Amino acid sequence: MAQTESAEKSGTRAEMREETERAILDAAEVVFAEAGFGGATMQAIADACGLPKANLHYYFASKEKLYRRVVERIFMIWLEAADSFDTEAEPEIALRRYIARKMLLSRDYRSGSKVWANEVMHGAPIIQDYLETTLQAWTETRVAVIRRWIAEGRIAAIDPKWLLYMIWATTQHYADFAHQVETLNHGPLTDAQWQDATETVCGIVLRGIGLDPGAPR
Amino acid sequence: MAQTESAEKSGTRAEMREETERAILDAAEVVFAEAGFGGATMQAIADACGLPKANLHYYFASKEKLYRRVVERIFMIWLEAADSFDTEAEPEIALRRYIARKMLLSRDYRSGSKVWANEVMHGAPIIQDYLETTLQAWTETRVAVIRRWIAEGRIAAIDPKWLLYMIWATTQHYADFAHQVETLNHGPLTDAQWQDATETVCGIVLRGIGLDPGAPR
DNA sequence: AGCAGACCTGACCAACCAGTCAAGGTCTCT
DNA sequence: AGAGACCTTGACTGGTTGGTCAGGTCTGCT
Repeated sequence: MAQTESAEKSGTRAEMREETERAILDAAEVVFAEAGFGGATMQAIADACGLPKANLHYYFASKEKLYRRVVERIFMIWLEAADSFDTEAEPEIALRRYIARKMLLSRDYRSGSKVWANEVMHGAPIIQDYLETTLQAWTETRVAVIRRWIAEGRIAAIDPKWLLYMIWATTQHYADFAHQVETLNHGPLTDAQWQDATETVCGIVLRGIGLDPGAPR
Repeated sequence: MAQTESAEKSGTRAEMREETERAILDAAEVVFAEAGFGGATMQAIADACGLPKANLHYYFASKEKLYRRVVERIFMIWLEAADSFDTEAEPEIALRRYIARKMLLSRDYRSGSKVWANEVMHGAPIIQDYLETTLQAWTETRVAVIRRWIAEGRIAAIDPKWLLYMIWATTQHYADFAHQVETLNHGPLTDAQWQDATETVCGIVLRGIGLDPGAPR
């Protein structure tokens, strides 16, 4: 009978498998984000991607393994974006680009950000090793760069950690606390508001550490 | 014999009741913060305050009612702190005091902050009305004050909402993401670090909106 | 002392959940 | 065409959870 009723056209066996796994991961990400690990049920995830529950267990051995994959995927996306913090560029450019990139992530990967926040908030039982290795390493290189800027007298003398936390916190707020933001805003942020918020965050951060934000955009 | 083996000396009936309720709420706050609503179990809360599970249901009819009380208590504490944003004071003073107060909250009420973050992140199913009434009203008065400062040319022209979000996000980060902060810091923040972080946040925010942060402290 | 009502709790239950399984369907390769 | 691997799924299960309840204990009052 033609093909599976999935909206995707059937490809090779491996392609089909990958597609199904991605569909499950997408659904799981949303459900985990909305309900947390404990509150999420395999049935809810199954419903969200229109598959029988037993089928989920064919692709992912357990709820925890599925969750781990979801978190790992988020972390990879975050890492990729983190590379936009160019250690070679001028401070204004590097910080501006990084903040803008993180704001985009908050807009486009809201669920993912929430899952990550949830995980860390609950003590990172699954991804503690990532915090201690990859994230630690990434942070250290950036801290070193910021220290260099300070030594060169280009920015104010502050502990780079507090600056990084401020950027992480502020940008992720727009994803993790989206519900609160949208309630106070009487609706989702418009494109113009996203742009304005991004520009304002860049402006406060740059001016805040003694840089000239320069012309917006 | 003497009295109940609780560490508290027995008082009147009403006092005893209040004390027990508070003990349950304290334990529940920690458990809800660590596991989320779905992941928390009444048994875990009971264990955390050394009471039989059935006893919890004597004081709080259901898990949801207990959770609601926990969240309401947090919100009250937050509201109280929010009053330190003195609408009459100079911008430097008002903002400095508010940021410092919120940093203290993050240090002293970590679990509470996490519960609140969890609740909002999951779409605020329990406290949506607070967001729409009390929080909305509080925010509007502060936005008005900040707008006045802008009109008077005292601070840079920015949308006050983004500034408030930045302050909320940054200060709460030290509670909600405490695990990540402490992992990167190889241990809890020292008193000196808390002070330095607070000062840095104040400095960046104030300078960021065109104010002179003045002398630390 | 004695009693009424507040307080406490072990044992229990119905609902729900992650995970299993066996039986049947489908695809690919020869 | 046929074999065998791969995929799908309804029905089931063992364990856990929120919540109940009957019967007990304690407290304050007369």
